[in-house]
Amino acid sequence: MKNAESIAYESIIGMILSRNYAPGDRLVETELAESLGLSRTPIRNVLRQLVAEGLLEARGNKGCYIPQLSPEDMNSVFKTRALLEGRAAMEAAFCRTDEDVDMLKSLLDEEKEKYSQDKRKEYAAVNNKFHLLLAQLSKNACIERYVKQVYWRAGLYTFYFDRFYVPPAPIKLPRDPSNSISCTEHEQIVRAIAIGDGSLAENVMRNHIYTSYSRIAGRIPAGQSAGIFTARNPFNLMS
Amino acid sequence: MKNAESIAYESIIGMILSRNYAPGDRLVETELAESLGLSRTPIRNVLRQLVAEGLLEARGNKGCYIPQLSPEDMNSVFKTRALLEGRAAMEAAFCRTDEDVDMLKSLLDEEKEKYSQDKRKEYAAVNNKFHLLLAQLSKNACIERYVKQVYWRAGLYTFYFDRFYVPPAPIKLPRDPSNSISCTEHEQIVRAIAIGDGSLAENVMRNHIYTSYSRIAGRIPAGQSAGIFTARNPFNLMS
DNA sequence: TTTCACTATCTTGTATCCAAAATAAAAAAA
DNA sequence: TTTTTTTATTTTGGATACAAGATAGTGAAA
Repeated sequence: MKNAESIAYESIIGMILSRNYAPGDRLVETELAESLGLSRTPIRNVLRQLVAEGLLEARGNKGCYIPQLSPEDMNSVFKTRALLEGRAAMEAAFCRTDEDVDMLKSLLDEEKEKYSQDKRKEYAAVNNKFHLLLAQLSKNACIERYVKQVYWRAGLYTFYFDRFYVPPAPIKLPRDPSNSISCTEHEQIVRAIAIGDGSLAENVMRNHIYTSYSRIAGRIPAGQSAGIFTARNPFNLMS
Repeated sequence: MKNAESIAYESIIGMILSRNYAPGDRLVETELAESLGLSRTPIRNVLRQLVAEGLLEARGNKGCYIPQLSPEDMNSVFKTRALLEGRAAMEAAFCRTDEDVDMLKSLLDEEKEKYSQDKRKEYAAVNNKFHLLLAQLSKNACIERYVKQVYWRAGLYTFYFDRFYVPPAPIKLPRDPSNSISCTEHEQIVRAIAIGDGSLAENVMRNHIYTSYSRIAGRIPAGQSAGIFTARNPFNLMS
């Protein structure tokens, strides 16, 4: 953290993802500026950037808002995640190096460790690192960029609705990492990448994202949520 | 065009895509501000937005630059285009309405008209409209957003290297639209969407983008350009 | 009480000013 | 002449001031 803008960026993203705001809330420049001890200028820049990245919505001259979350939007977001992250996994499988695989494996270990110690915030942080590293290993700057964006966008759902990650009332998790769906799925992905099987990596990744989707989907309030992943519009169209 | 910022946005994008700058050029805030008769503030905002959208690159405190174009970057960009636009076409095929198909067909007519009249700029404009409309018809806001971004990003290559669109020395085109590769491919896409064949729509779209890619790829200067679309990393992996 | 209009306040949009960093230029040393 | 150091200029980052638009509130008229 050096300049005002990166401070603002980190802080605001942090505030959004740690549920300081509710979906539909307005982010007022002056308030943010004051609370962060900065002028409005860097705040404005960051807000615009976040809007361009899809994490916030702008309404004319009426400020920036946390997007209104809905089943339809969630469907779009996670379907796009599956598409992009699936492809990222495939590309990673095609062009991985031994060092790449090592990095993935060490993240896997770290993940299991945090899981078995029930350190949820750190576990979530490692989870983020895993998905973002995979995007990077695709060696496709374009895909990496969009994966990042859609991943954080999906994070709105994860962090608002997935009590598994940061539950308000601490629920004990089973200590054995083999019980963690996410862990084993991540393992499968790494295995597929390690043996260079791109199609497998893609499929496992898509299934993994679908798993997250299903876990969270039921928790979204208002609105009809059924029939999103129909045979006509499936998540795993290619499998 | 109302406020200073939208003026700046349109103007700057126009300047970029009409080759006022060369790849690697720096966009100086003060120059832009003066030439557009605005203050630096809206310029700054727009530049940051364009960076966030991937059309420009920012280098620390050293300003914004037109990206350096390279075969590797081009490969990433067009592969991502194929992925996203292909999926957009598929989704459009799944959820199209009669009005959607009508819109596409009328764009097709317009396109053929401009083509046979050799109005290249207008032809290119219709072409843009076609691709962007298709993204919209996917009814997936996420995909639409990324298609837009990667489409304009790819436009750097199209506009800088594709003499077919805006040739410096006017070369006569064959008047018969059936000779236009792009027109007939667009027709195929619309046909696939009309009959609701998502996989076909996706494949045709991917091939279409691959065609553009191949046409332009040879024109990029410096660097090794061979072996980009190998059997291991093909454009049409799913077909 | 309800509705409309007007006012006051708050928030964003734009311009300008100052500071810090980077680049270019000039001067000094090898 | 070449290289390094210092100085000057340019350019971006950040803060403040002002204008314009939006929101909220008050008061008057029906």
